[in-house]
Amino acid sequence: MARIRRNVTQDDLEITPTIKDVAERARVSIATVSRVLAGGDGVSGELAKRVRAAVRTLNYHPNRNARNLRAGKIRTVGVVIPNIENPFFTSVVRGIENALQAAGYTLLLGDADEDPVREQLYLSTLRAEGVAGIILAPVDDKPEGYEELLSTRVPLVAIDLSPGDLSVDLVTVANARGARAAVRHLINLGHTRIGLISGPLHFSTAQERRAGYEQELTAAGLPLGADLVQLGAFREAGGHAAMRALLDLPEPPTAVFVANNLMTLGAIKAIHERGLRIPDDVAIIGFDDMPWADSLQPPLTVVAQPTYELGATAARLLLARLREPERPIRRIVLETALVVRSSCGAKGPTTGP
Amino acid sequence: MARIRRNVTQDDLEITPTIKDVAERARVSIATVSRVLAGGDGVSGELAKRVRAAVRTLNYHPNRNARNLRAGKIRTVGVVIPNIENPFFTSVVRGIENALQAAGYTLLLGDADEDPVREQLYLSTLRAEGVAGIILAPVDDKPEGYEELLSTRVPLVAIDLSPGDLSVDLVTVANARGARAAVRHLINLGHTRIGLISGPLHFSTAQERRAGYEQELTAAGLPLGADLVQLGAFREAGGHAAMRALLDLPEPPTAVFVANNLMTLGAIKAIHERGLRIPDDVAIIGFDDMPWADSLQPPLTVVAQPTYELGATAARLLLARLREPERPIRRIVLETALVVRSSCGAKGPTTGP
DNA sequence: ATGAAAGCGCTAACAT
DNA sequence: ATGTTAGCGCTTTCAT
Repeated sequence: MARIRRNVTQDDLEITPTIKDVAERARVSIATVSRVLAGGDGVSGELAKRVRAAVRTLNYHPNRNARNLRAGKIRTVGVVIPNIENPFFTSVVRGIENALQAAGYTLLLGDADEDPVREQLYLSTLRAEGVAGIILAPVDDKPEGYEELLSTRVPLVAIDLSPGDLSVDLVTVANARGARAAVRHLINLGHTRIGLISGPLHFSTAQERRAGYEQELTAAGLPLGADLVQLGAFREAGGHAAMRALLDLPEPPTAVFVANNLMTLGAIKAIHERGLRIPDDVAIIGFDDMPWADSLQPPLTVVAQPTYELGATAARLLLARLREPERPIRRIVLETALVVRSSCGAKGPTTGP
Repeated sequence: MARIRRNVTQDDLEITPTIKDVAERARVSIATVSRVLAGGDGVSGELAKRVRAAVRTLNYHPNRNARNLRAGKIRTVGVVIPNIENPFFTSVVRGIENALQAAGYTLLLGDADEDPVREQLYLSTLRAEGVAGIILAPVDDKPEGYEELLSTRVPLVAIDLSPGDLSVDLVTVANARGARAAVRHLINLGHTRIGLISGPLHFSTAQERRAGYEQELTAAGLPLGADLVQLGAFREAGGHAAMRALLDLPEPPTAVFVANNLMTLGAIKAIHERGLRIPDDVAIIGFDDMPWADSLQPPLTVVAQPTYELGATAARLLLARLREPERPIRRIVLETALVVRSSCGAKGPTTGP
């Protein structure tokens, strides 16, 4: 391994140069190189210049592993999402990414593919990898599996929901308030028979959205029909089946609020399959915006979550905890926004009674 | 969880345990621990057992940095895509991810957000990070910027297109053949005035798709009208503008082939805005499938790219090159598939004349 | 201002 | 079968 070389030989181009190579070439010690790389404090201009020249000719990049090993810390954070094909999460990731990048951190992304096992696998890989912290949008809302993670005291922030209501930093949206806005929009448009397609109720988000739906109905003096609430998995198929059930009712709803983006897609399909028109026969409003929501026919009215902000906020929360590990746990709740397009028949935002 | 312990102190829980801690606890040398971790060859069952017990109680995870540093290599590969919100790429990423995970590699994902500058930034971060290799779906089809990357000899495989036709491992699809299948479907349905909404022609993919369109028209003895071909950026807005231009023609096409998923969305919107119906007034067929393509109204007929396979293949190509750096450059071309839904008015796959 | 040297946690070659 | 030890590339005292 003792490579005796004079100048830049063929080898140098093949082998990744180390700090030692740079030091030799600049005729200084490796300590000096390190100092220049760190910012150059306490190094004479002369030497600094030689070092920088050597770095350039050798095309030297510090070995991040060695650096991290030595420094005992890592500028990488792990992000685990349930489903990379759900635009909600990709947009969240973009938000995280930008905030993190600005702070000099790199992002390691894992897609659990809706599988709790894969999620756990990623989580432990990430820990083995020694990431500085983890941002997690949980696949499931059960505390098991997450408890152990928490006990390791890895800086962790949850997005969307805190599994089993565990005590972690959390960024979420005002689900109930968003749901109320959706239902209110429908009521303002004159609907009195409003259906709900909800996600599984062990998800706190599903619960909150249903609560909002019920609150708004009650506030308007409208009755709550148990038959008007259909549950399904937070997937397209779930929305499809739920909508069919609603349409099969002796007296179907004239409007439906769907509590998740993918389910909304399924619901729309079910409506079209029946040869019904939106919004004339059934008005529909979704939760979560999608990039193509206004390419749907008709363009979809939704309660939009501030996805990008959700991600950026989570990243900032993590960064803050990294800086100050003992700071109190925080829960940040972001507001939703009603985006009126035409699937409810309204021309613009409606105003209350 | 109520483990009454003397040996494991408070500190042990706070500090991440190292191989040394495990060794002490198991009363063996660190070498023995390392051996057990590596598979346990040449270690007596007795000691191996003690080591495993210690690993478990301490919840020990090997430090990946140290491992990589020592091994001189890294089991991480970087992936850079142009746009994480485009379902084409997310699906590709899923394919990459699964193939890589099976081989014990972790994935570092960068989203260039359609910005060549950000893409370069990611590329150099990745190199500094010392990734084993890079999988790149280029933002642009110009060789500048990529040439330098290539010269560093990082194992690299391109997806979708090879920028500026640089000589790298590449996985792509049979664009021309896919385009021909699309146009043939339209011709079989009786259309003779078929428009094309194409991407910028400096993209090889756009060129190939246009070539396929022209070939098929010619093969069917149909004339090529220059006015029937509209160019636009590979985005929704591009498709929207192009479709409007087509519709503004004195004699608009009765069917349109759109060469990219996002553009198709824009095109559909333009058609609806004009109050036209699909497929009665205008038939439309897209390139690239989308998860929600059959939630569109009407469900969209497309030429689907095997996105997941595209990713998986790219990963395998990279893995192969990692194993054998000097192997000849490969280009793998995957076939597309016609997915008939109802936006062209067909009930099922059409057969040729 | 500069350099020598001690590790960070791990693996593998070398002893025993 | 087990332990001892020499680094991997880097940062950071501690000398000079």
